[in-house]
Amino acid sequence: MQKPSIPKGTRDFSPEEMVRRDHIFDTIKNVFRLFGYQPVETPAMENLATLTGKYGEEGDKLLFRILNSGNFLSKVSTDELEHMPPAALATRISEKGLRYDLTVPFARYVVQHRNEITFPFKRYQIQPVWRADKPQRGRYREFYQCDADVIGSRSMLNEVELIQIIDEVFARLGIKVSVHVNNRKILTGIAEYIGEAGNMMIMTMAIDKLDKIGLEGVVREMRAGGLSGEAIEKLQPILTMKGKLKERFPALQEMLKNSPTGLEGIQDTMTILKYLKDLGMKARFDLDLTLARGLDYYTGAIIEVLAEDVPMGSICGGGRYDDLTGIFGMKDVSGVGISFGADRIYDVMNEMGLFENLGVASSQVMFVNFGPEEERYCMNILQKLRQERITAEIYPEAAKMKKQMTYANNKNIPFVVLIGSEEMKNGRAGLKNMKTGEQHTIDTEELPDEFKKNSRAAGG
RNA sequence: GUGCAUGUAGCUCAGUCUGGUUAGAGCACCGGAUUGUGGUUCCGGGGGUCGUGGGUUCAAGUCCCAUCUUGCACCCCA
Repeated sequence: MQKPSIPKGTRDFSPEEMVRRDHIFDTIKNVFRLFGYQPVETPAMENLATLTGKYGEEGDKLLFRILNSGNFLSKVSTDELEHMPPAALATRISEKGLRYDLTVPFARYVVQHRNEITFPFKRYQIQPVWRADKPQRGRYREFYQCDADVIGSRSMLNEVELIQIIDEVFARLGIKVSVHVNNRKILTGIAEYIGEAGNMMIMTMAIDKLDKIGLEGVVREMRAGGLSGEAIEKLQPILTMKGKLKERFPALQEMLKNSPTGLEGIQDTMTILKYLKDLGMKARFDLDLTLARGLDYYTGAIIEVLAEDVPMGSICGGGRYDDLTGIFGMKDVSGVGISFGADRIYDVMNEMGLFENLGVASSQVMFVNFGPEEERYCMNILQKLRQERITAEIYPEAAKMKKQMTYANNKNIPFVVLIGSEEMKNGRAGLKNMKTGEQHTIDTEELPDEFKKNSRAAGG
């Protein structure tokens, strides 16, 4: 028999890992709710027409496509099968795909349900997404995104709140982060300023890599992309611009004074950063002109969050998209959102050792099983304990004591109750503390109070 | 999609360079010391088609090729 396995880039999660993952999800969910966001879910698969063309050329390549059911070749001739380009053939034999992110399905959702929605609509969504990427550190083929989006409002207050959410989530999780903020409109303005408006994508993709490949690398890449030497020359001071925001913004405004779009981007960004400064952020935050982000649909603010202590790439990102719903037939609806990468956050926290004091979820007490009589007797006590919200279980068979004790020990169950025939007769129970090893007998009626007392003493 | 590594017990790894009896260790698991007491100790035990397929050789875990897995870099990204 072949060893069972799971597809490349996917993972199983053990109980220990689930406790930790749930901790992340719960933290994020609680903060989302705190800011008035409401949950929605969408299907794992979407029609391919919904997904294609939204993530750029690269994104399309990374879509998982689902083969049509039944005879998926019935409408394809042998000739087409042999000579059609693979991409064209793919659309003929597959009309569904796994979602690539949560933002595009959400845009589809908003358009489809527009009459039921009160705008501005603040929604959160925590679900897995799939990308046919080659897996490596911090990159999986199935991973969870935790998204919060506001749709139907152009106010920069939304950007401010989303960054506050970021700040609060990472503070609660105990990760030190830096929040990088930029604006596509500023990038557009810069492209216009250096006389390369048509090459904006090449320019932004190149400068996005500044911290990775250095200034020379960026210059090389832009030159290869067809930007003029003059333009590159003109761009350099902007890339290396340092100093306080108070100095950088006026300098930028002066440079982009002929670009209404650029000036608008600067104004928006100033508004956001001013708010954040007044509100007092726990995380470091800054204008980062080298931040570009790849997703095609961003038009305004762009946000990216990096862990300060662990190199992991972006653990949260987002931005404003002015016309994502337009593609689905609903014009002039602006949205802005962020997305937490739960799996990367997990990896960061794991490397930082932040999970160590997170116990494994398990029962607070286990009853030893001595046989049919005792079993029946204990089941009644168990029921009473559970009614008092005390997590409790009985070992399901009358196995050897050693085996039952080992089970309790391995599951980190703090208390074991022993009720044999003697105890049954006089309504008593042996109560053993697994940490200290000490044991005494008490009346079975006292058990609920005993555990409530102990759970308080244990701090939770 | 491109390049480079990697794979030996449930887990972490040694053995591969330099082919040569029956492939090892630690941890985990099971049993016993201890018939109503786990976590410490001692004793014993089960476990492996050496990722898979092919090739070279008298002989392959070891060398060669292919393939898959996992990881790293690029591309891109959470």
